[in-house]
Amino acid sequence: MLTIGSLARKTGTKVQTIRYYEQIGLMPEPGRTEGGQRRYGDDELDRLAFIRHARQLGFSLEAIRELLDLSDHPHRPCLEADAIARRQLKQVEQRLARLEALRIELQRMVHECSGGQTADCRVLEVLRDHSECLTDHDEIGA
Amino acid sequence: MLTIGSLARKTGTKVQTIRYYEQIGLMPEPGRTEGGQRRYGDDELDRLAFIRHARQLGFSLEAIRELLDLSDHPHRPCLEADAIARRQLKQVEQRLARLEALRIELQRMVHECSGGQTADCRVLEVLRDHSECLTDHDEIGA
DNA sequence: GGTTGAACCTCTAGTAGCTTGAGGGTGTAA
DNA sequence: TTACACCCTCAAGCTACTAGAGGTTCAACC
Repeated sequence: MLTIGSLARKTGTKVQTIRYYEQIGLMPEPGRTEGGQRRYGDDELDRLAFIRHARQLGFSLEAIRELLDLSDHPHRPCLEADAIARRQLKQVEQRLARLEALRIELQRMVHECSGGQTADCRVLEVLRDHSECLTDHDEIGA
Repeated sequence: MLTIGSLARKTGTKVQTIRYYEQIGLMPEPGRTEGGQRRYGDDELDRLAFIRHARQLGFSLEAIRELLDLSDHPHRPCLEADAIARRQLKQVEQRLARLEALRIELQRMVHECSGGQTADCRVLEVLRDHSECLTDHDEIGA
């Protein structure tokens, strides 16, 4: 039986995050000691590891909820899980492309900075003049 | 004189976002009509364009606040602006590296999906088994 | 058995960067 | 004058946590 603290250490999660996952129904309510402290078994450890791994891959909590649901029903077709993963892959690829464009623009800004006064600063100038911008209009929340 | 709506259209911003920027002091309080509606001039247009461009490049609102401040003082040395841009570039490069690792892992998951039942689903299996994971433990909030 | 101290508990509020909604007022063209 | 698109404020909601206050429990040591 694991305390919440050791479960946290084993999975690289913060204690509060585990309680948060329980609160939003992603983790089940665990057993408790007489004094009211949570105690976890291996099932919960696996489930939390699954969640954390999926989070590291950038899946949203909602996507993870779906994936866990699929994982609980081993005889359903796996098309859905595949679709979720493909969606995620597409998002990652889009983010990569945008970040790459940003990197190029930032690098250009930085390389051209002459180190003089802000009046001549290339960084500020580029930000001021959108016409030199390589990126599209829509990308912000990356 | 621009209404808030036309300013929004010109800069690709939402009306509410402009009011939000005003609320947190990033945009100045504009003039108003007798009826209390906001009216903007070219200075505000430039400032908002600057903000949006910087946001597209991934700068935080706090960083933008600093950049705007520097931009308002043309005779100060531009080292600070340069430092902010370099910091941003570094972050972008780190994110790129992590996203690339994620892309590889996701692609592997998706390519190995056989399209059968969830019991044999490669996507779920990979998520379950962290030992095959290529990524480090720390990355989540990307 | 008593005492310590780390780890646990609940609850509330805060973070970034907006977005949405309710409920109502304004500006302009026909 | 009437229609209606646009504007106003204020409050709450979003994701995915994180931090803190104020109090309780567990396990080890003496």
